[in-house]
Amino acid sequence: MTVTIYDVAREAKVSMATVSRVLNGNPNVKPETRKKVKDVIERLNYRPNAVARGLASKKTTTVGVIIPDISNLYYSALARGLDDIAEMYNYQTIITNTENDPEKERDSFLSLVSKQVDGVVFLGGALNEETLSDIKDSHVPVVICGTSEKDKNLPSVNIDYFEAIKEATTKFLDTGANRIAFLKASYSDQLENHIEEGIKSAYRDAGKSADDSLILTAGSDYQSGKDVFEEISTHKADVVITMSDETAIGVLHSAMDHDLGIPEDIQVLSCSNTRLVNMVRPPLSSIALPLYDIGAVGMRLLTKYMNEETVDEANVILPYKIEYRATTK
Amino acid sequence: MTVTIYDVAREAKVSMATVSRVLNGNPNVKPETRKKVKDVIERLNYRPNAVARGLASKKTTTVGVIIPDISNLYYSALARGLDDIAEMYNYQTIITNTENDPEKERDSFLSLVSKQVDGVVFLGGALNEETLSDIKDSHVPVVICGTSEKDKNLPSVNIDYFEAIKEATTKFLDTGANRIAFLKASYSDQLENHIEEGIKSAYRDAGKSADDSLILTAGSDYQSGKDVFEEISTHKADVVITMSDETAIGVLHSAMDHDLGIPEDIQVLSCSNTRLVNMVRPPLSSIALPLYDIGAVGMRLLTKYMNEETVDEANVILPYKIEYRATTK
DNA sequence: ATGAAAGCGCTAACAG
DNA sequence: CTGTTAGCGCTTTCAT
Repeated sequence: MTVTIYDVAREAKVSMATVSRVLNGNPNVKPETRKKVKDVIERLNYRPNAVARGLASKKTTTVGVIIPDISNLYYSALARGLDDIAEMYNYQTIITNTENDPEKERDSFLSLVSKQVDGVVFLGGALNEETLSDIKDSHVPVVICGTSEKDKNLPSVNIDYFEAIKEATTKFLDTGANRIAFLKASYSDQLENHIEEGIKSAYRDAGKSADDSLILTAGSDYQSGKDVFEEISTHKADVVITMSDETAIGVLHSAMDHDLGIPEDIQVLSCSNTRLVNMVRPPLSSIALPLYDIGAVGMRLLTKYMNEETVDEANVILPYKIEYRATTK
Repeated sequence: MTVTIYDVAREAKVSMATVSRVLNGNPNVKPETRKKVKDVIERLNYRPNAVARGLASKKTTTVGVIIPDISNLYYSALARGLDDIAEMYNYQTIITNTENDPEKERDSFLSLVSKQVDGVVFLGGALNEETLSDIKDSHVPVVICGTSEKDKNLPSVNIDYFEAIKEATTKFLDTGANRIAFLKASYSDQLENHIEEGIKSAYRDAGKSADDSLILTAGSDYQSGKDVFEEISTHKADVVITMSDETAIGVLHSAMDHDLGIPEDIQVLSCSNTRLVNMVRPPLSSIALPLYDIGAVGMRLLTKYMNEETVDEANVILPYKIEYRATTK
């Protein structure tokens, strides 16, 4: 029925080993033999069975990518960076979506491991203890991008959220803002704590103190941004910092609906900088993460672990930029 | 090193066959034996090797999903529908991104087949002849969602684009519009031809004739929409129909920048209805495809093929709705 | 209800 | 440079 390496060997009058060699680019094959085999492969339209190959070689040239929400532009931007580098190193990626569910995240990981992927990268997500422990005893190389876990035991790629937020906050404070709200989205406690600390540190340096009641929680979609506006308004915030662009846009629209001037009455800044920022009016100010690069560097890092190369820095910090567009003064 | 089914068998003092049986829920195992085996599995933290399993059983309980552009909300909405149903039927999905490249599309398909997936679904995309022929001789069940190929040889899930566009066009014509531009995005010739025909048919029914010069081409991103505006303007279009929401938003913003009134001077309608439509001001009118459902029905259809159930209709047409929001009169 | 044994399609020593 | 031969870890008859 399906043509196997054995069929090719028979037709080409060589052994399976030889066919295997030409398949894998092993140089120890006489050019004419190689040609003969290649011809047969073409003629029979033979395609190696990756499953059998994986079982025999214990390598699948496949890496798993675990994404919290595939329909979030933040993650898909990261994924593109990953994909490009993976392709460059001849790895295929298989993406699985966890819908922000830590249980699914764990299941996905286990499922990838049972599929014998050569490595796994987590994008965002909030790895729980079980997952962390599964990772440890799976012995599969793992890299996490755009988030981090507290012990920094896992290789990761990030920007310095603390500094980024501190810089932005300082600027807000300097230009007269005084009530800076931060909308947590429960991405990763670790990461959001860094951000909180950044804000507080900026207040401290300015000789002021941050108002904890301005730390609010909201989902990461547009509607959540709209919904949380009332609360923002109650707290008389003059600046709103959000994790996701969508949330920021929701806030923005609600503010405009309430006849607030942007950025005079209220300023908005997000921490994502996805394509969305330029697709809304007014264009959204944002901390520009190098999303593509985070993904790309993450995958590169993973290839090093998969090839057992030595890595000098497991926790990579990439530079950020703050793009002040029309939603900030 | 890694624990195998053999280790479990030894520890539980049964044969591997029995372990395999409990793994696969085979009823022919004495309850106490089953318990004994399960305990050992737990104790050793044994996880079956999916690759070995796939090789032996010739089934991988995995379906491949081929997406033209993972960062396009249109496709990710489809993907969620797919994913949910796949999970329901205990299939895992592995998503691969082709970046709108027909070559990559083909490679992805071949790669999935070599990985022995049980089925493949294509989202959008423009399957070329080679890919079509690969599909045919792969003997792997395939379903295509949100696009179609001319011979309708492949199972598919769609809406009736012809009717949808015709209905919209008729309404535009009835309410005084006269120069309806359509921006092709070279998704699928087949599909875009349906749309063209729908427009022409509406014109015909209204006793008018469509102006072919109003059929333009643009990319499917925001910037493409902005870029094509000049051309639209030259052709004095009073309605612009786009495939993607992003393109529509680009057109919208350009129009507003040129002080055109929306919808008085120019109306805009897209054919996607992703989350974006409500995230812009004014909210974008759109032909509302049941994106989630298209994905869900597509996966359900695929499960039927994979289980060799009989299907009564291979080319499913789902209902659409036209959401007239603020960018149309 | 359980075990023995033969593969699944390929890679990887090892020999020659 | 090429062939032989063991497996890889699991499923699946076929016996018992």
